[in-house]
Amino acid sequence: MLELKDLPDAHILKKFADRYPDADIDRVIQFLTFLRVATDLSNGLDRYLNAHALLQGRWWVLVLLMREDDGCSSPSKLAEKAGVSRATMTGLIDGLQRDKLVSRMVSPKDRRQSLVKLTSKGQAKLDEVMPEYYRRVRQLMTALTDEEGDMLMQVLMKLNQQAQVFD
Amino acid sequence: MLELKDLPDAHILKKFADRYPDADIDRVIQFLTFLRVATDLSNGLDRYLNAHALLQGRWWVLVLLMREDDGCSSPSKLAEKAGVSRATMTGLIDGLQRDKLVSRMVSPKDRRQSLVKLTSKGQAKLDEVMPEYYRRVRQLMTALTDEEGDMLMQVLMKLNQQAQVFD
DNA sequence: TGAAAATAATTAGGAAGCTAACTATAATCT
DNA sequence: AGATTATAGTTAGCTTCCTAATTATTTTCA
Repeated sequence: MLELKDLPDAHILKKFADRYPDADIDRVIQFLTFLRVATDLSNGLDRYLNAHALLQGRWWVLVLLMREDDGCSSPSKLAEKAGVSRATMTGLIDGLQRDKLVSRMVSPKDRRQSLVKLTSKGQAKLDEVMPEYYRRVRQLMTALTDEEGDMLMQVLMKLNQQAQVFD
Repeated sequence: MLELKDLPDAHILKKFADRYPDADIDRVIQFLTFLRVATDLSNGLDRYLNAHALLQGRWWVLVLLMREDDGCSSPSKLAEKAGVSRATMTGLIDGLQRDKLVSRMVSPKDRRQSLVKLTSKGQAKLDEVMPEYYRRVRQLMTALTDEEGDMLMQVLMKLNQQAQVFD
C-alpha cells in the first residue's frame, strides 16, 4: 500500500487542480492521509510481529484458530474470515505447518476438506505475542479521548458504507 | 494487510480477555476496524487502477513524476517519496518502462544515478485515470460532514504521533 | 594522489497477495 | 445410476513488497 511520505505542496496542487478540475484538494488530502496513517500502523504491527517470526497473515490465522472452541477450521473458512484468497491461505498454512504452529489433516466427513488445527506450539506463540500486542494497542488508542474514539468509529462506518465507490 | 471480515463476538472476546487480561476490547475493535476499513478502501483503489493496467505502486510513481516540473526524478528519490525500498522501486520502474509509461537514462552529472522520465504515454495514462479517481474520492469523502472530516484529520494526526508504539 | 568510505542502482532470494487452471471429491438432477 | 455441476484445495505464474549482497561510481581524507 502507499506510504505517501510527502503530501503535495501548494504549487503542485495547483498544477494538478488546473489539469484535473474535478480534484477536491481537501478531500484528497484526507483520503491519502487516512491511507498513509493506516499503512504506517500496519507496517508497525508487522515489525512487531516479525520480531516473533510472524507477519499479519500468519498471525491472523493463529488468532482465528484460537477463536474456535476446538482450535480447528478449514482453509476455505479461514480464507473467508481473513479476507484472502484460498490460494493465499494455502501458502500461509504451508508456512505455519513448516514451523509446526498448526497441523493439517484430511477431514473424515468430507475428503475434499482439510482440517487445520492450532498446535500447542502455535498456542504458545500466541501467548508470547498477544499480551504485548494488547498493551501496545492500548497505548496507541489511548492517544484518543473517548469522544474521539466514538467519532472515529462513526466515521469508519460511514466510509465503509461507501466502499463500493471504486467499483 | 488484514481484511478482518468478521470481528469477534462476545463469547470469543471473553475467551481472549480471560487469557490476556491486558486486552482492552473497545480499543482493539477500534484499531482493527481502522485497519480493516483502510484495507478495503486501498483494495478498492487498486481495483479501479487495475482496470487501467495500474496498481498503487506503479500509479504513484507516475503521480510523483508528474509533480516534477521536468517530469524527471531518480529511483532513490522516488523510493524515498513513495515510501518503498530502492529495490522495490527498481521493480516498479522496470514494469513502467516495459509498458513505455516512463523512460530511463543515465544521469550525465553522476553516472551512478538514473533519470526516470514520464513519457507522453505515461502522461496520457494519468489523464485517463486521474479525473475519475478524483471524482470517486470526492464521492467517498463527501459521505463525511465538514466537521467529521476535520475531526478525522485531527485523529489521524494523533495516531500518527503514536506510530512508534510498535517499535 | 590513492585508499577507504559512502552512495546509487541492481540482483538474488523470499513472503504474501492475486487470478486462472487443475485435481479430487461430493452433490444434484435427469 | 450416471452425467453434470459444484466445491475444496492446490499449483503455476504473476505483482509488489522486503533484506542482504553486489557492482559501479563518487567523495573523502590521510
